[in-house]
Amino acid sequence: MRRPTIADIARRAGVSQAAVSFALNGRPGVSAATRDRILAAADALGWQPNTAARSLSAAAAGAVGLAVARPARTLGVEPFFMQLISGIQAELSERGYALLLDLVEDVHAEASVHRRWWAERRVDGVLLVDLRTGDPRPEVLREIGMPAVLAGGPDPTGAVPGVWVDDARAMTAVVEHLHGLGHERLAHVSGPPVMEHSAHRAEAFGAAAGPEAARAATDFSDAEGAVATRGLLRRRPRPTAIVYDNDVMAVAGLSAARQAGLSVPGDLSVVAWEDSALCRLTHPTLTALTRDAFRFGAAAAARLLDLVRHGPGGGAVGDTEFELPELVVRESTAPPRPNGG
Amino acid sequence: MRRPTIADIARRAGVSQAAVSFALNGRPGVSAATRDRILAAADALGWQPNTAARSLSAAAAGAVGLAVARPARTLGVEPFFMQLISGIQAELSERGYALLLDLVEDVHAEASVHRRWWAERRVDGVLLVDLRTGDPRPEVLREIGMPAVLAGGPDPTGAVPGVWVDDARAMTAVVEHLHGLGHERLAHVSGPPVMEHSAHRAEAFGAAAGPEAARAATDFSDAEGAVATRGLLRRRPRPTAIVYDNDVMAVAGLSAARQAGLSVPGDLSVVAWEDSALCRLTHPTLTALTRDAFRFGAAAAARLLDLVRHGPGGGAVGDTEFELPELVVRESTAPPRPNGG
DNA sequence: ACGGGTTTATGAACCGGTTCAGCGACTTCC
DNA sequence: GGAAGTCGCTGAACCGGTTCATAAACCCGT
Repeated sequence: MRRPTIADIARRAGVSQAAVSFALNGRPGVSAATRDRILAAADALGWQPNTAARSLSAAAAGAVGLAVARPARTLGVEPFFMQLISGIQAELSERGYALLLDLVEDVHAEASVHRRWWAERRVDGVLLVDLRTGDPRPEVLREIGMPAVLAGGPDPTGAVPGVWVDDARAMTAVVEHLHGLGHERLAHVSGPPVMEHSAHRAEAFGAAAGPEAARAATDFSDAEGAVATRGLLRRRPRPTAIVYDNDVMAVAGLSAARQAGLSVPGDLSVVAWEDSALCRLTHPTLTALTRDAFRFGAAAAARLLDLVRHGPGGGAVGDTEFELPELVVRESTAPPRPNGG
Repeated sequence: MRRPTIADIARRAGVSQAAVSFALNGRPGVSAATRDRILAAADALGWQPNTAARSLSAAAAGAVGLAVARPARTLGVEPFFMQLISGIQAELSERGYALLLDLVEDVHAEASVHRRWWAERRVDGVLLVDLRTGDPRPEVLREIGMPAVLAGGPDPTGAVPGVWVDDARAMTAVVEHLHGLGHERLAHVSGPPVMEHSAHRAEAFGAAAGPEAARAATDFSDAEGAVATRGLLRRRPRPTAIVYDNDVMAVAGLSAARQAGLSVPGDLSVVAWEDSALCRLTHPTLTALTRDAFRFGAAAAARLLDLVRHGPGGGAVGDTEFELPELVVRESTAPPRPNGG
């Protein structure tokens, strides 16, 4: 059976199509009585707006996009993303927007997806994650003029407003926790320095733990996390605590330490940057920095919709700070052994 | 600057809009020379079709939907989903389709998302995962007539074609592996019996391992996986091998066994149904049943696009079987100790 | 009773593509 | 040489909404 259109509603309610449109969109121009009659007719017919038609005249897609440039392998293991997407989703569907998802190879592919989406009018804006140094995306977005919000900003070029977390302050809190336990030789296993947020954390770690503190950079994978851990544990004097930039590497580091004959937290304390079920599955359970990825996603989505609906002028301007992550202390952090090196 | 439309191309090439449309879509009705001229003009202007306009006249959205009814918590930890989505994506974007994602509470919410998407003409079809017993979705889809494919079928009601994996045969292979090692007392920790695929596996386990083999049902979470493990290990005689329905529970079971003073694989062999980085992060590494979730997703997407483009009549009919999962033997399975009674 | 303002409703244009009937011009065939 | 068919292209309708100029109906005060 053919899907009902506003013409069907108009016929049924005995009014013009224009009146139906006004009534359905809550605009002035129809009396209360007529409005009710129209709404009743629409309801009786089970009418739903045709997105294509609406998009065509409104010049708005009613959807936002998220293109992610990370290997699916990594994405899958980190619960963070799904939580983030879930939060984005919640905010969008509440306001009647849909989410377009694309998983691509790299940021250049992501930029061309953005271009295509915008040219095809598939989306009204996009969310960005994982800003890199020299990232082509902000420039492309400014060039084509598409609304965008960076989840995990701020964007140093200032082209894209961000919803961001103060990683530096969080890192300071982590280091203070370890200092408070009596640790003096800390180490940091970071992600790729090309990732802005990873670089920020590494920098903050250096500032808080001292320039002599050991660091190692990885690609966020469990494999490189293990390699980095083995490297750090060979140092003399040996670090007594390691901070990992994600949960996957922390778990891998745990295994590496055990294989090196070290006990956690007896010989080595471990902190994971992102919390997840993973951190509670291990033995010992991992002390972790937890943030509400769901609400983070929701906040970023809300900011984007603001931008989409009110333009760069209206609503909030510039970057929005999100609440500080909280350190959940579990079994993997303890005071260092007195004889510990 | 205004985005170019076919009218702009027509003007530039000195032809009618209709000719432009024919040329751009590779239809007959224009000479080769004219076609070239039009394509050159389109290229020069950087034209891209407006999705809304195209959808409106073609009565097709150029997108497919995936609504997932699982708590985000669970979703995040299982790499399977991201791999699946990634595979779906790859297939779709190759054919110019977009993916709409929605994360919802339960299958009823999912069914209403399907209704809305279809009514709004947002998608041309949907993919289904996690079929439940008495699932409302196939019936709703048949009612509204929307193309759909079940990833993980087959659908027992026959309303929705499926791309499926022969879980029963895979389970038999797992049991044979354990029997081959000398295990005689096997146990199975399954997901919720209300999940069709989980029920199938449990059934196949019973058939292969014998009716006296121990089973426990869970909600797929690490918590219930640990509880089920403790319960099974209290039995006398104790099982010497446990098969877990996902990787998360297998890891949790590993911890539970260790806490109960048992060594793996010395006292207990462990097999995980789904493979992931998780299985390689633990100590010992986990023997796991691995399937190519990426290609599985791609296969399901391809099947759906077939349905969308050629209708239920054309192309493949009914269910499509996907290749059998492969058992990757790692450290967690070994012959039982002779005294292990 | 009448001018001016407001409320309510309509017809028609418009968004950007697709599609189809129709019309010259050109080829083919007898 | 003329009928029939094919090719290349155009004009206009159409998809299903939104929007705006305009008009009819109504209200008010004088």
